[in-house]
Amino acid sequence: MKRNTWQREAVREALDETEGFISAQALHSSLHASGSPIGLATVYRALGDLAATGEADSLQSPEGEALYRACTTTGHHHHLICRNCGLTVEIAADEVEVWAKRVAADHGFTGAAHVVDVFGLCANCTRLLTANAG
Amino acid sequence: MKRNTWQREAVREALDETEGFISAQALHSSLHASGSPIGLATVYRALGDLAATGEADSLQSPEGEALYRACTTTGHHHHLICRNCGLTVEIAADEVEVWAKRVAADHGFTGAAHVVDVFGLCANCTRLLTANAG
DNA sequence: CCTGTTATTGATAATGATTGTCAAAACCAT
DNA sequence: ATGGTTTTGACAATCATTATCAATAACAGG
Repeated sequence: MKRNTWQREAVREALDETEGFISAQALHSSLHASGSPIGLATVYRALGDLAATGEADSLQSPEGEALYRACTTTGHHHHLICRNCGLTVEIAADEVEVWAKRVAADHGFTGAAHVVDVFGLCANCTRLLTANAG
Repeated sequence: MKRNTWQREAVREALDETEGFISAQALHSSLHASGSPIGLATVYRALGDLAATGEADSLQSPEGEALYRACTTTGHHHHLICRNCGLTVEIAADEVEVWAKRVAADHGFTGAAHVVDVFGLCANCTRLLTANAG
């Protein structure tokens, strides 16, 4: 049976309070900084469970790290992620859904799933960086 | 100055002969199986260079491994990948390009890049699997 | 072809994220 | 409170990748 522990709660809360995506390591550090004595392995397990039950989103950073994010939207959606500050916007992408299905069908593929994530610089970071680069 | 070595050539050839995406480790194994004494570190370096010069595509597998694929198309494109047999089709996706740019712009993002890959079952595998599942 | 310079190689150590291990502790039903 | 079972957490193990660095080989010039 699945038991309820404060560690599990702590991870869920910490994830809820996080704006964008965060790695397991970073979340663990954050929890420690807040005074929680939670173990690293436990954070990994909790995040894995959360992702498995659909309560959290997970994706791979370009460096190969697994990143997690609290996910209230139960439906399918995609992400717009600032590559500088990590700000993440959830986006619905009906257009892309349709396109993906059509492309798959055109090539005889079935059961199409897709990975669609857009990386860029958010308005804020764009301003900051162009100010220096200009 | 950039020098020409048989190792570099071997990696390029092995990648060319590979149908879908392959990991650095797997490519190294494959080369060894073919009798090449090439070192693992060299395979990593060669693949990194190939990806850097645009001669190879790279993406992250769900397990966090980096996968590479020979890429003749110099332009930007995406992939339709069979999750059963690994067959990969390169697809142009003007529609998605436009969509990604628009979504990014709508949220004030600039310098939008995107990861768009479609996974599914190719016609062949669909037939094989539905025959058993039906 | 021979020689020197220097990029490249490759064995191995190092790194860094993640998972496995397993005894001790915590949780929940009784 | 007690017992049975899950969960925890410190640490070892694993796995992909990168750094190290002496030895090697590629290329230019003679």
